[in-house]
Amino acid sequence: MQDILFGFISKYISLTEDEKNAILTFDIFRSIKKGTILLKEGQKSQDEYFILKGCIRKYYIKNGEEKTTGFFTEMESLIPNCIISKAPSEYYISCVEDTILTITNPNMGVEINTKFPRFEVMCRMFSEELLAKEQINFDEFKISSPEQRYQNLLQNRPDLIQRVPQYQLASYLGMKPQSLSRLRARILEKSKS
Amino acid sequence: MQDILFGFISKYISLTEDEKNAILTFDIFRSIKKGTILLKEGQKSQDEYFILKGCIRKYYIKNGEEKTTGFFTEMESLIPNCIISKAPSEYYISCVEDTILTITNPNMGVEINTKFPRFEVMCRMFSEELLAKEQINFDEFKISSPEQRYQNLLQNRPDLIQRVPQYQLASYLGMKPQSLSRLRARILEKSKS
DNA sequence: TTCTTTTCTTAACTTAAGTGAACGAGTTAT
DNA sequence: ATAACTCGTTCACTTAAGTTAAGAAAAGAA
Repeated sequence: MQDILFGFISKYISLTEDEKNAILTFDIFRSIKKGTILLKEGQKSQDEYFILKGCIRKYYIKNGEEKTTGFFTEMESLIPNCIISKAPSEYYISCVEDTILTITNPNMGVEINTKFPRFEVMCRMFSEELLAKEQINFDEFKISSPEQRYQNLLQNRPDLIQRVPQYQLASYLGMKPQSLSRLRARILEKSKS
Repeated sequence: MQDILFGFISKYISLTEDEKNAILTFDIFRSIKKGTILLKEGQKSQDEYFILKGCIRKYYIKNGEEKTTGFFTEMESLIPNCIISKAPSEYYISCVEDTILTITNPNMGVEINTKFPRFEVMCRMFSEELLAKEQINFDEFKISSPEQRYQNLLQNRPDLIQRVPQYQLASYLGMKPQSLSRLRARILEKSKS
């Protein structure tokens, strides 16, 4: 489990044994049951998540409807907005599957960064990379039709379509479940002829 | 001009005179004419932009059509994706208005970060903040209808609607210019009755 | 100014997404 | 085993966005 985490970090900087031990000082690994809600609207949590195995989901509830805006799977991390904005969370986070993840908080980051300044560099790189990915995803979403978005998802994250309920995928793609269902039927029809 | 830049930086860390001078060592301020293209699809530029005055626009060209995905105005910065991905740019950047901005590159960052490690902290904070904003914007886009998106824009960036051509706004809102025009007429009609 | 080009609007028609309701398959609970 | 729920699909209908085309309005160039 630790190897997964350190393998991930090694993409950015190489850690010494000292540094690894400093991280392991904290008790960060958690095993969470499917369906568990990690964060609720209105809460002011400090928890940051990094997924080792499984899948978590970010969603809003607007006029009684769930609106899913993100899925996070193996080797992805989710830093809830409420940490940075210092305001109550506007969304929920829950586990789509049984999930193994790390739960960390900014204070631990500060502590480690003070001892090992190279960590700061890694955090910056990581954050920049996430930002770049997020921008590209957003751009692609904007310039695509709902059908193209579904096709893109098929290309880029085919696993999601298997492991996630379709009504959650629908709002992730910016449409209603019925529309997604119809759209899928339409695509199937096309591919036949 | 420098004051605008340093005022912006002071939101993150307070700079000493030494640090300010280190920044001014580089010749970073530029005045750009409306319509100038700063980055083209296929180029591998290292330039990062921070807008002091004016407005620049990020857009793709897909089957001959411009698809605008971002506007950047006073006190906003644009770090082209091609810097982080190290691949040729997939989009264009051009000036919507006569614009004053700083042009920097990662090498300058490295140089300054080496001399003044506190800079690294600022970069990380800045990057995290941008990421948080981008995520919220993306979420809001996903969970909104085209009409709601336009209303949101009216609320959050009313200036854009004034200073940017409507056909560029349209793709920024994920629709065709004709639809935006119609939608505006619809809203006007509603507000009358 | 006048001419040209760009941008915005309108309209008629097509296509796709939203809505509300019903049905069936699969799950969970009792 | 049966009832209750959840989830996905389908259908008929409504609403809004895409498309194509034409013309008005505004901006820019000569």
